[in-house]
Amino acid sequence: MINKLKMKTVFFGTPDFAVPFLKTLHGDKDIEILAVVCQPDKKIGRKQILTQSPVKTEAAKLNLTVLQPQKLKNNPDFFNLIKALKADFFVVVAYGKIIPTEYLDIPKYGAVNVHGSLLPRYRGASPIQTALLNGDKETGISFMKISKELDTGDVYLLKREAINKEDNFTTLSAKLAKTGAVMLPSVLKDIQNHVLEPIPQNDSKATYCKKISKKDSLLDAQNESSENILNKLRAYTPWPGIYINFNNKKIKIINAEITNDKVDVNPGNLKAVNKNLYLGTKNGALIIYTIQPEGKKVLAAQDFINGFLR
RNA sequence: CGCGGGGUAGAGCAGUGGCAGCUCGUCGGGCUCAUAACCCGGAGGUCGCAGGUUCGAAUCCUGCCCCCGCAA
Repeated sequence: MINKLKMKTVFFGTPDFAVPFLKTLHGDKDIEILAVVCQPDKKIGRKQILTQSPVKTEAAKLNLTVLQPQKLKNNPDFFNLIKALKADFFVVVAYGKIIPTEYLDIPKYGAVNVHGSLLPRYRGASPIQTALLNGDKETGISFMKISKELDTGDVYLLKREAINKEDNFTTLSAKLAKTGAVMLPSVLKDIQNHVLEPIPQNDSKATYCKKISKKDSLLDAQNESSENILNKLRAYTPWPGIYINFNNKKIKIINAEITNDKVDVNPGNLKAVNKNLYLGTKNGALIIYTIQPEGKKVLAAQDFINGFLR
């Protein structure tokens, strides 16, 4: 029979990546969003201003109920609140915390997670960055049923996405989010109608990725290859960025490319040649286009040469 | 009151009590087959704002505004 009732969902998500998914869910006539759950507002930035997450901002714009529990586990009030909504689906996109097991049985058709890799590849916290870091030519989006252990759930659907040379974290995650978001409503419907069946992952082929930390952003330029540094630049832009030490100051590299120019520059050093700025690496050099010294604004390479390399 | 760096010519920087400088750009001229190269010359700054100290302040003191790095 045709179900005239709307599919009732609760959306869990926090950062920019989750926003397109929220939008397409909201835009679908057959889907009703009962509530949006995201991380509590955090103090952010130099002045420690309390800032709300992108998902919260979007949800407010769409006039949706926003819930921001400090924790899910051992929080009976919140558990009962969510349970009382009688949702058909939970949709979890980069929520930021693990959904405790007891929540997973609440929705009629289960909790669906969107993961930014082709599972079982890159289970864990930084799938998109890790694909870039490894210089992969392809990655994708996985729709899976959430299970007890992180990113091990049965997979409903994989969608491949090419990685271009120019892609960095910002562009790639936007592409993946867009692709996934467009598919999301039909994926939910297909799950509900048993068109899509969950398929267990091949655990023996699983790979894992770590949470990225600030420490990852300091380059050891003299011992790293140009390719490796460039992949880091792509993966760690805009956060946490990559930097080198120069005159006891951190210098962030904002934009660079591998060069075949024959340049005489020592590994780990910056040097200006013919109005170009080069960073020596283990196996060659990168040409640097934009750079930011600690405490300064972002500078074009030429400006940096004028002021700092004299 | 989280920690820290900074605001000087169009751009990037130096200058910590005594005539405001460097590199790039820009303008004019020269060299060149030619040039982002090279040579010669010029223009362009109330040194973030306000007050104070001083014979004299970009520089020292006080208040304010703005930008940025870290941490979260």
